[in-house]
Amino acid sequence: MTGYAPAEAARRSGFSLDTLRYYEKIGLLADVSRTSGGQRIFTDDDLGWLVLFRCLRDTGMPIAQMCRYAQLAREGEHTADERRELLERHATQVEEQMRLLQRQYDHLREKIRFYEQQPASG
Amino acid sequence: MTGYAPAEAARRSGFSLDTLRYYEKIGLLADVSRTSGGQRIFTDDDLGWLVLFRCLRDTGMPIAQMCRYAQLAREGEHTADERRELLERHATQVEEQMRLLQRQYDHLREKIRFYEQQPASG
DNA sequence: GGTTGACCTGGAGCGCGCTCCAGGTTGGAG
DNA sequence: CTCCAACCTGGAGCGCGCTCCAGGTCAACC
Repeated sequence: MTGYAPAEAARRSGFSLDTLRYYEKIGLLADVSRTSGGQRIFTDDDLGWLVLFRCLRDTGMPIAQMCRYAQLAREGEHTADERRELLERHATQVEEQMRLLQRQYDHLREKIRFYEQQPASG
Repeated sequence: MTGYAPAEAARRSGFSLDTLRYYEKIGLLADVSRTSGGQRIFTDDDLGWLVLFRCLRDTGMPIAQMCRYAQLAREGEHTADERRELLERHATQVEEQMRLLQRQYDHLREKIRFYEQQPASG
């Protein structure tokens, strides 16, 4: 159970210091331990959560939904099914997102190809 | 050169009426023609632009950059190279975006798989 | 010619996800 | 013991991309 200073946690998670504080403030990241003086110490467990949050944010999950997930996890093992379903639904949405992105990327590439052939039009 | 009423243009482009007006207000969509009474009539050409904007937005291009592209197009054919480069750079960013999305999707799927095997942990 | 629904304008407001600030405290290095 | 960079708090502010509103106009249909 190594402890990380805020700057180190920020570096490792890719979130800014302000964002880490914000996540704690809104209850997404709970019970971050402190020194006697009140400064935060992030554990490997906290880092694990941050990695998950990074994954979910990068795939477009709204913060409110991540809060719900984190809340369920805090409630204990009996919420495991609900958590799995939440992730499953999200994964399905991500698949749709990927298909759309691919489709629009293809359009974009076609547009560029068009430019390369005949240098005209908008 | 068929004309479309605002509601029809909205339906075909997938943008809301307010968004169409907003795009015109900020100069993204220029010179939308009007009836004598001042109501908008969208042409096929306008629709073509909207389809492009939809593509660029869906792939995450900021509005400011789309404005720049549209401005260049209005300036004439001598900006064709610059426009092509703008799209090319964007396409490269989209590729990176797709790679990240795929990677995080894989993580997500692995997390779900973990839930299905042993129903424990956050 | 009256009705009604679609449309107009300028400008305010919103939801999200941070980001920044002031003013103060902590704690490790020298 | 002193210094100073890193940290703390509560709360305001921001950038983006719309979205909504009030109060009025237009135009197609009966």
